[in-house]
Amino acid sequence: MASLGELERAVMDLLWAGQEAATANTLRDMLALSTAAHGGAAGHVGKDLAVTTVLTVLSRLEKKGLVERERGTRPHRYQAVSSREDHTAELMHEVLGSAPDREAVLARFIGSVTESEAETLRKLLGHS
Amino acid sequence: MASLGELERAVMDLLWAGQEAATANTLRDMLALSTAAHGGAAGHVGKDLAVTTVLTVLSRLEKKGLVERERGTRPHRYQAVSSREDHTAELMHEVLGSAPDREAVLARFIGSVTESEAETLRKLLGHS
DNA sequence: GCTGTTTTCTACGTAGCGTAGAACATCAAC
DNA sequence: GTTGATGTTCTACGCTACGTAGAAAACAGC
Repeated sequence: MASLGELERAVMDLLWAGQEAATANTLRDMLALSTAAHGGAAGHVGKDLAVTTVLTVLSRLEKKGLVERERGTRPHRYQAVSSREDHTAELMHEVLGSAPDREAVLARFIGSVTESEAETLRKLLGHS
Repeated sequence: MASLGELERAVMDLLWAGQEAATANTLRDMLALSTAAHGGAAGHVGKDLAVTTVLTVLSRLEKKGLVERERGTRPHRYQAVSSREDHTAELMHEVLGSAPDREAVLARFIGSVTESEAETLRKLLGHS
């Protein structure tokens, strides 16, 4: 119950990046700017969207429980409900839970984790 | 690049459950039978589908790389490309990789893992 | 070559998402 | 208190994924 479209994802990325709540207009501008800044593939060039488009997406994200809006202020301000890390971890749990044998899945999962990540995990689990 | 519909999921579950490759007809029958056997919610009652429906789904699953078919035998036989555990673990990695700070995600992830799972992980990570 | 079985082609209904105009609400200034 | 600017909701259209399956084509045995 939580797969995002491309634009939804882009908006969430912005909300997750900035700690402050943002307005639809701000987001619209940010989306327009988020162009070929990360010198990778020549893919999506700065989207120049209508504000209503951003608002629609924000509404949908709100319905999905990913975004919260302050209705008091006139230009409503939007922010992510949970951090990207929390959200991602939650998703991982969801995926993990989709299989009957969770431990077997974990075994495979650990099998293909980088060494530095394994190290992190050891620390977190406190090698009893 | 891997989200399954309800029926696609049901078919994969059958393929993952049985180790042998199955034909579309067999799967069709299995789907018809997979009714309120697991005494849970009174949800989906044994789907009685047309074989073509199953074949369509199998084709789509094949295109997604989840299913392999033996084209030699006349009733083609289908099987899962990878085990459910492998697939699920792969999905988890995909989700994990979708965040910039993987280690932070892992931290949250570990935070809400059951004790028995934590134990499993410790064993798997054990000796450096 | 005909018949029954299996596979492919084509297609329709529904739903999610990108997209945005039209209509409505709100507020500040006059 | 009417007007205009600004912001929000409603409605809608095109596209793609998926559930669903009939029609048509390929095949295999008689």
